[in-house]
Amino acid sequence: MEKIAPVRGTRDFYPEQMAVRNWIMDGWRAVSRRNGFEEYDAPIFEYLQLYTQKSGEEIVSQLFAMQDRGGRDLAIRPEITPSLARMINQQIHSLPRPVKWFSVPRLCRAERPQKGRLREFFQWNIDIIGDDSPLADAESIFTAIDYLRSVGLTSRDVVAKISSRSMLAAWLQELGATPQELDTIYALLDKRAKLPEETFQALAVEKIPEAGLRNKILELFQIDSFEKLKASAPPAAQEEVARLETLFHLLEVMGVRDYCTFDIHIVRGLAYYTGVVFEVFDRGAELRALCGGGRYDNLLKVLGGPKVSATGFGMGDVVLEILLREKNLLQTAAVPLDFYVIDAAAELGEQTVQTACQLRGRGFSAAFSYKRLPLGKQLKQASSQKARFAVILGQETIDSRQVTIKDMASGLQKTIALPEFLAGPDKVFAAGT
RNA sequence: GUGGGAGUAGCUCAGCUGGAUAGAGCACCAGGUUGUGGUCCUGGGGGCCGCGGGUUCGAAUCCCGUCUCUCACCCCA
Repeated sequence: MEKIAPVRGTRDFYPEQMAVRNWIMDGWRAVSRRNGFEEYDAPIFEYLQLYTQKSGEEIVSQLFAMQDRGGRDLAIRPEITPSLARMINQQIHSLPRPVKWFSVPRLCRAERPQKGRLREFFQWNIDIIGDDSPLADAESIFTAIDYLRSVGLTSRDVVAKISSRSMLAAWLQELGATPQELDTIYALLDKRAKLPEETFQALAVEKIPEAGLRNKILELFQIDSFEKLKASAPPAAQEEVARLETLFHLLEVMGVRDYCTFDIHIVRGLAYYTGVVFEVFDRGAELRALCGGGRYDNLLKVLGGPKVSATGFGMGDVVLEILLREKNLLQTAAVPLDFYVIDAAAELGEQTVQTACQLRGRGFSAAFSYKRLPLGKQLKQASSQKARFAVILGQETIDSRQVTIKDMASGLQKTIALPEFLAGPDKVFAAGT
């Protein structure tokens, strides 16, 4: 028979990788909860229309679509925000606002895999729905940074680049751009940091043929600090600039201002974002964005609900893991074995199994050998299974119901009565005993 | 979808310009060691050399195709 390979762009999670994944996700969940978010989930597939209605028909080539036996067009979820919007819309009138929810969905996208991008991955999402104040945006950004900080990434390692689409829109229209031109200009802006200056200029000429408007826009693109932005903003954009200023002030109050910077280049692709947008990068700018998000005040309406404002972000596991590995900050959620129970005499085999199971019944993890082996071999197994203690049943068990407990790290051992051990398995090596 | 690089043991790789039963380290299994593990020593299992075709007396090695991985472009919700 032929060996079947894993599907392109997918990963197998052997226990070692699974421990890493669990550690990352445990961190996401813990930080979500301490910031006041509740967990939700949605189906792993949805009607294809949920995505086309939000993103247009082009999206179909970038996701895994299928038909069920009834001919319904379905798709494996490439993101969870549309599902969230669907769920919120269904209960919009009974949910207390703001809704603060998070999820850690498994997502699939039919893209060509490359560094930091796979076809199947996990993405931490948090969203705040039903509040349009800068406080909600600030708390969203804070939550992302709160996690990154919790795993040891400092403001020298990562940076949250923040801008505002509504601010840009107001400013660009003041300069003479039409609302229809905005998306083109956003795409151009998005390219600026990625292209050589010459190529960029050529692209600018192509996208904005009219020289007067183009020059004014290119001048706007030159703004590289919030101070300059504030100083040169036209009256029509002042209100949005003030919102950004409030946001930066709140991030200062929250204690994460050093992680944040204004960057006019952040526009977030062809997304549904309407206001504040942000992306978190490694300071070395070697990797793709770690995290991206912003305000999307129209999505619920686009998906058949009322106009309700929302803000949030997504953080994928792939780039995050690469960066944490590079910075030597990766840990694992591996669970150590508490006890490895050993029989030093053949006739104690059943009692060994019984003792292990009694330990399990008291909430400890315990293992034993399936094969009758010499004591040395069993200790070797205890060692390779990373047991903290070995519990040896031997002649002393037969003679006087005593067992020997060996601390595998120090090699120290004590012999005590079996009932006493079972009464407090974790107390044998506690201080003072 | 477009282009570059790479495919030899579970992993990391060696195998020079074609030459005999394809190797090393790590990992795994067993023994040395029937009441004391990690170290050490010895042995063992494991390979259609990605796949298909071609050149040749002879191909892991050269040529063509194909698949997969990877990096970049497009895109990036």
